[in-house]
Parts: sequence; C-alpha cells; structure tokens
Amino acid sequence: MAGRGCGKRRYGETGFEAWGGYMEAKKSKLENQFDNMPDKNKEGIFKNISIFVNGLTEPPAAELKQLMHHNGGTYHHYYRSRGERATTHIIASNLPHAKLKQHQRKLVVRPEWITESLSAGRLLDYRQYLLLPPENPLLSCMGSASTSKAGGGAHAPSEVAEIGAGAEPDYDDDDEECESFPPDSSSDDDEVDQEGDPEPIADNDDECDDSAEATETAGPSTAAPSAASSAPAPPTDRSPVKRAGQPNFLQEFYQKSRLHHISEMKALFRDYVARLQDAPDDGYPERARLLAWSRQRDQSADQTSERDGDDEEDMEREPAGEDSLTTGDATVIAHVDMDCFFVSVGLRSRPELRGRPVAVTHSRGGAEPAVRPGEDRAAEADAYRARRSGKSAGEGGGGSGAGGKEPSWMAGGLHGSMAEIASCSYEARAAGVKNGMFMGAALKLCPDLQTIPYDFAAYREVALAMYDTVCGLTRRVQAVSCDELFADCSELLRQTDVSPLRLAEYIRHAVRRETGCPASVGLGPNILLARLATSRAKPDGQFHVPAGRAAEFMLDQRVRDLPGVGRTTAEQLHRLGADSCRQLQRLELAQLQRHLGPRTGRQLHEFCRGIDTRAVTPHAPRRSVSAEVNYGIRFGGAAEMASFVNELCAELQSRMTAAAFLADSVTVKVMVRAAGAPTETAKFMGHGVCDTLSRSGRLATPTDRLETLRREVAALLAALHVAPSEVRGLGLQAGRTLATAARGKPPAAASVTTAPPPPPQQPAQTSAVVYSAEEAARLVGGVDRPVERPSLPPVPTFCGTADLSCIRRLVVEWLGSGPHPEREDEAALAVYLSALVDARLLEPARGLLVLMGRRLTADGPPQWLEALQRLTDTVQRRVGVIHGGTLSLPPLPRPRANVTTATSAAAAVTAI
DNA sequence: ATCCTCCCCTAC
DNA sequence: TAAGGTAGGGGAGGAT
Ligand SMILES: Nc1ccn([C@H]2C[C@H](O)[C@@H](COP(=O)(O)OP(=O)(O)OP(=O)(O)O)O2)c(=O)n1
Ligand SMILES: [Mg+2]
Ligand SMILES: [Mg+2]
Repeated sequence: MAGRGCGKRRYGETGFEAWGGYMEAKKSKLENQFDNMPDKNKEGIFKNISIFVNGLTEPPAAELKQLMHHNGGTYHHYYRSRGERATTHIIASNLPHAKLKQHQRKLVVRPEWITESLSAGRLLDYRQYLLLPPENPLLSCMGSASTSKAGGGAHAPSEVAEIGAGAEPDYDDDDEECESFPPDSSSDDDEVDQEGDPEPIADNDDECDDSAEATETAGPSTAAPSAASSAPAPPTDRSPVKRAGQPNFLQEFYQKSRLHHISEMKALFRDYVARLQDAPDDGYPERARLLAWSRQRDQSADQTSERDGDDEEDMEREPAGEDSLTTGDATVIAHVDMDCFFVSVGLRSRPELRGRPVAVTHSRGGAEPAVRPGEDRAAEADAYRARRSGKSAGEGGGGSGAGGKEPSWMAGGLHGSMAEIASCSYEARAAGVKNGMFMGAALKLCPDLQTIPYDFAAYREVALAMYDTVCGLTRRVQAVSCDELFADCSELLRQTDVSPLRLAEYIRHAVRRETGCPASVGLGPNILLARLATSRAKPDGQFHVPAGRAAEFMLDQRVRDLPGVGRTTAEQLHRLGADSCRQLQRLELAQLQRHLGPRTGRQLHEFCRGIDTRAVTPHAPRRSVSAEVNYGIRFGGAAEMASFVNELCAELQSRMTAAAFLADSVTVKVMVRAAGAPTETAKFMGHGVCDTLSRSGRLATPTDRLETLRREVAALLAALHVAPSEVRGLGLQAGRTLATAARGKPPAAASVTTAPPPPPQQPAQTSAVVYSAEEAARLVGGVDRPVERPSLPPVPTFCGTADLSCIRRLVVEWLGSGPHPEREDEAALAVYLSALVDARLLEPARGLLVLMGRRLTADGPPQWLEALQRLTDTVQRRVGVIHGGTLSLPPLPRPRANVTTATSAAAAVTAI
C-alpha cells in the first residue's frame, strides 16, 4: 500500500503507470516533492536540462537533485531514453566498463559540470566535462589487435542502440566494487580457537638466526627490472613522505610487503615442486628415516603398553578399529601446515617469548600514531560499511535480515596502529587476536601482546626445509603456500607399511627436526577432509579422518570453514539457513545452484557431504603474471602516474621474463577513491575505501616485450579515465590463454595430477537432470529469437524505461522493498512481462523470472514466493496461448505446497 | 552453447 | 605512520 499512483500522468509514455506501489511511492516522494517546492526558478540555469545520476558521486545524488530543482532543472530517478521528457544527461564519477557500453557516451558527464556551472553562474559547456572521451580514438592507436574485440567492439561507437543506466541513485551498489580493507583476517570471524599448550620440544639449533632486525633499505633490489628503458620519471617529489614515484619506492615497498613475499614464495614452491616431477630419482631419503623412527616407536610402545599413542588426544582413531586397514588401496591425502608460521620462525631466536602472546608486524609498539589532518577513521569505517551493506541489498526477499559480522580487524573501531598482524601465536589467539588484524584492534583485545619484526629470508629457508622434508617422502605434492602443502600419501603408505597416523607424526617430527618449528598434519581420503582435519589438529598435532568417518565428521563443520567459503558466501548461505554442513546438506542442489551459480552450487553440495574429487596436482601451468601496488599511491598529476605505470610495466616484464611467460592479453586495474570516502585514509598511505575498475585488451602476438606492454597499458589506462589525484592503487596483469585441452565440463585442464579422482565415500551421485531444464530453456529462447521481424510491436517499457538491465535493477530493489509485495507493483510487473511475451521477447521475460527466483529464499516471507509463482503462471499461460509451449524455468523454492514440480524435465519445450 | 569482459571472491 | 600482493575459480550479462 504505498502511495497511490493516482493522478500522475506525467510519465505517460509507457502505459504502465500502474506501477504504483513501491516504485510510485519512491517517485512521488523523491521527485514530486519538488513540484510543490520553492522551485520557482523555472528560469534557472539548468532550464531544459534533466539529469540522471548513476552511482556514487561527489556531491552525492541527493545534493545534485536539490541543485537541479533549485535552478530550473529536472532530476530523474531513472534514466529515460525517449519521449518528450527524456533524460538529457547522465551524471557519473565512475562508470564500470560493463555498463559504459550501454550508455550513450556523449551524455555521460561528471558532476563537476553541475557544481562549476553554478559557481560560474551560467551553464557551462558540458562537453568539457564528459566522463568519456568524445570518441574512442585512443584505442585505435594501440599497436595491437586489441581494439578489434575489446574496446568499442562490434557496435558502432557513435550511438549504441540502447541506453541503460544501470541503477538508481539510492543505494549505491551500481558502481563498482571496492572492498578496501584487508582481505580479512585469515581465520576470519569465527571465534577463538583453543589456546595453545603448544611449544613442545625446545631443541632448536637456529640456523638462520635473525639478529637482523635493522633491515635497512636494501640496495638495488631483489628482482630488479631488467634495466632497459627506465622511465625518465620526472620526480615531482614535493611531499616529504615516500610514495609511488619516489626513487626507490617500488623496490622498498615490495621488500617490506609481506603479501608480496608470501605470493612470491608460493610461486617459488609451485615451481620447485613442478621441477621435482622431472628430477632424477633420489630414492626418497626420508623414507628410511621414517621406517627407523617408526620401528623405534613400536618398541617403546611395546614397553609401555598400548600400541601407539592413539587415543591419547586423537579422535582420529576409528572406534571400529580399522586403523591400519585404511592402508589398503584407499587414498590418503596429507595436509601439512606450519603453526603460526611467521611467529614460530621468529621465536626460534627469542625463546624468552615462548608461551606469551606474540605477533609479527611492522608496528613497533610505541605511542599512538598522531592523527593526520583530513583523516577520519570513523567516516572511513562508515563508508566501508555502507559500501558493503549496499552489496547485499535486495537479497532475501525483505525477510531474513541479519547483516553479517564485521571482519575482525574492525574490532573496536579503527583505533591505534593500523599496521597489520601477519601472524600471531596461539596465546594471542586465545585473547581473540587473529592473523590480518590491525595492531590497534589487537592491543585492545590483548594489551600484553608482544611484537617481533619480519624476517623474510628466514621464512624462505624454513619453508624450503619443510618442502624438502615432505618431498623426501613423496613427490606427489601440491604447493599451497609457503607454509602449507598437500601430499598424496596413498602410494607411500602402501609401500612402507606404516599407519597413516604414524606417518603424520613422523612428518611433524621431521619438520620440527629440520626447522625447529612446529607443524600440524591433517589426514583424509581427499583434499577437503585433509584440510579440515588439519584445523582439528592444530596447534602442534595431527588428526585423521578416515573415509568411514567422513560423513559424521562433516555434520558439525561450519560452512565458513569449507574451502572457498568466505565471508560473503557464508552470509549468503546463512540467508538460506545453512550455518553448518548438516544444515547445508538439507538444501537441494537446484536451490544452491540458483543462488550461487551452477559450479559453486554443485561444489558446496558435494563439499558439505565430504565429497571432493580434486586430485593432488603437482604442476599446473601458469595462466597469468601480475604486479600491483595499492599502497603509497598518491599522484600529483598525469605525468607522475604515467611514470609510475612505466615502472610497474618494467617490473611486470621482468617477472614475465623470469617465468618465461608470453602474454596474449593485458589488464590494467585501478583503485579509485570512492565518492564520499575521506581523502586521507585511515591507514597511512593506504588505499582507503575505493572503487576498482579494470580494462583488458588482447595482444596480437604473445609477447613479453616491454614496449608493447607499455603501449597497451597506457592505452588501457587512458580508457579508464581516472583522475590521477584520486587513484589509490594500480595493477597490471599479463594473461595467456592456454591451449584449450577439452575445457568446459571438467574444471581442470591439462595438468599433472597424482591420482585419478579419488571416489570418496558416498555413491557418486550422477546429476544428469540438473541442467535439463536450463538447456531446454535456451532452446525456447532460440526458437523464439526471430531476428527478422517485419513489424514488431513496440518494445515494452517498464517504469519509464525499456532498458533491461535498468529494469532488472528495479526489480531487484523491489524484492528488497518490504516484507511483502504491493499488489500494484506485482500487477505492473505482470503487465510488463506479458508485453514482453507479446513482443516475443521470451528470453528477457524468462531472465526476469529467473532473477527473481534467485534472489528469493524459501524461508523468507512466503508472500514474495507466491507473487513470483503468480507471475510465473501468468507468463506461462500467455506463452502457451500465444506461442504454444512453456518457458522452462528452474524450480522455485516452494513455501509449502508443491506446485512447481511440473517444471522439471519433460515440460521443457513443446514448442510450436 | 560458448566465448568474452569485467568484475567478485577466496586463500595464503 | 606503514609497506593493503597475487593467482585462480567462477558468475553475470552481453555478443556471436
Ligand atoms: N592475513 C594473513 C594470513 C597469513 N599471513 C602469512 C603469515 C602466516 O604465518 C603465514 C601462513 O598463514 P596461515 O594461514 O597458515 O597462518 P599461520 O601459519 O600464521 O597460523 P596457523 O597455525 O593457523 O596455520 O602467512 C599473512 O601475512 N597475512
Ligand atoms: Mg600455518
Ligand atoms: Mg597456511
């Protein structure tokens, strides 16, 4: 029952003004209020100008609206492509490429046009404020073939048929993502784990001590760019702080960036393991030690009593006593992961800190950092939260709210040091500290927290020792990170007659012996279970989940702990009522796929049952090489930015050469300060809350030539049209399309795997029926796609626009507009859908129904599902009458009564 | 159906 | 102060 859509005929072009409930209320509230308002300025400078605001702008949409109305202009909440009252200009600060294509480029203007016109007291030439270049000649000057497909593409650059402003000004969303703060603490938002009783043996013979504390600004560099044409770099360095563009910025940054180091090491160990595959046989030297050690354990066990320290702390042991049985021909995967890796390495030379809460971080304790002018931590936190909540808006049918938890690093607001903690000891974790957390937040939780500096060289040596140790037992190893790997031990166990658990203990023993650092080991019949077992094993332990116990083991796992399920996915699943795997198992495959996509849905369906068919993969060919910096980026002008990009190109090129990598595509990524975000970031020289934009182009020939890269990158960057002063991050990525070795269904392409997909427990359910409906749907679409339409009926419009992406947005917002749909809205939508059917636009109609189905949850208010059911029925009836047959749709969640079943397989087409 | 681009998410 | 990188899976939506 929102506002009556009574008398307004003002947008009468459409004939669908019945759209009265939610949308109408919005219109009248937001727009019409000004009709009766002090806008006597019918003769203001914006006379005959009407704007639509797309995305976040500065000043914000609400303010622009005021400015327009008080100066004779009109503000449209939706883009109107035609009619007497068509929108004359689109106002935007950033437009994602995907949406750009749909706009008439000549109409997209920066908000400064409005503000500066007002300042000038007259209407300035909007062409001086175009967001996009008048033409797109930039692309054609690229020496590559990129333009052909990428840029303007197949369609005329002049006027693309449609226009679609993708959004409505209210909840931002429309503009691109950002995400700004740290990726999230590693452990994430779960809670504290157990505390550690860790620290076992103390026998450590530090090899690579780290007295080195005062790491000074190392000399030249580590992987210095290959000289070549070093950019002239006109150092405009005015600012005393170091930032991008300063002489040694890039090298210094990378030298101190932990994330850079762990990424680099990951690549290093991938390569290491890959090379090992072809190395001559070394006889697995570690195996002899394993056998000797195991024998010794047997003896000492005999003397004591039990066979092995099995049930001590391990639930890994199956009560059914099939312990050693598992050795048969079963697959056993081991997952090895160092305990609080960076901390453990640091503690080797700081025994006095053992048993205390310790963190590795750049922060040196000390006084609270002074507040910098322009910095506003609270505002930045708000901007971040606003951004994030905008993203999930419209989901869940207005019902199940419950915004997710905030990342742990925000704990207690943004106070104190913004230095991140790379790793913290288990004593610190007991207080709630997590990896990735800001020091300021951590100190609030744990005032006694001790800090130690990084020692990247030592991490590398320890990691290498760990890899060597495991690879001395088997080469069937997959590198996960510098402190973590998977090893397929099936063959090893078969050949050595050692129990899985004994092997795990030995691995831990050997790693400790070689490194002085504790590792934990998880064992399972597949990668998934091995990984989950490790979290049960930590710290400093081992845990085995045999195939026979997998089902029960999974039940109480949290979905958030499944690999691939992060904060966002966990929130989506929460909305579907699944926090545990037990609950997740109750969701139907089709429902998961509807909400999360076909592949993600399928994987979750399998993972929550303990099913994982991935094989340990020692070597997979690299598909991309990239270099990016999102810290310390503050450009004084275009020249500075260009110069830095050249530097980054050289860095990228150097990495490509080192990896013998030839690229056939290049992507430029830019982080731009989000409208509304403080200019000065909470974290010193950080990127703050940003929008991220990217643009990619193809290269004519696979190459690693610096000049080619530079030219392409410069063109792509120009095409992004970012103001240099607003840029907060820059990244370059080189990509290569691998020889298509039967892609499509099986996710993996050609890579060296270790074993055939281990069929875990549970009969591998065959899923033939899943896609049938969808496939059929496409058939319908094809049948109906008559490109040749003699005299087609007018393209239906809805809410004043014919632009489908705009309409999709409106519909999504509508779904989140309240506990139940307004009848007027539903009726208007029904009219529109019917018009689509009449116009033979079945795909768009079906698309809208699918979209709605995807956003609604079964547990939400049933009214929405019922409305969707009615809309679906309406469309189906009409399709049947007019075209014959039925649209094929994925099954809806049924609130109660089961009516939808008919849609399954058979009902598909029946087309005429 | 399949490809492509531009993201989004995840993990360390 | 602070050093917020990097690679890969995958989805949405459009083009073909
Ligand atoms: N947000 C993060 C997460 C991890 N790391 C680095 C430091 C860690 O020591 C190392 C390994 O990451 P893990 O996830 O394995 O975490 P830890 O080894 O520190 O602890 P755990 O015992 O949980 O494995 O990667 C980091 O710099 N920043
Ligand atoms: Mg670890
Ligand atoms: Mg790890």
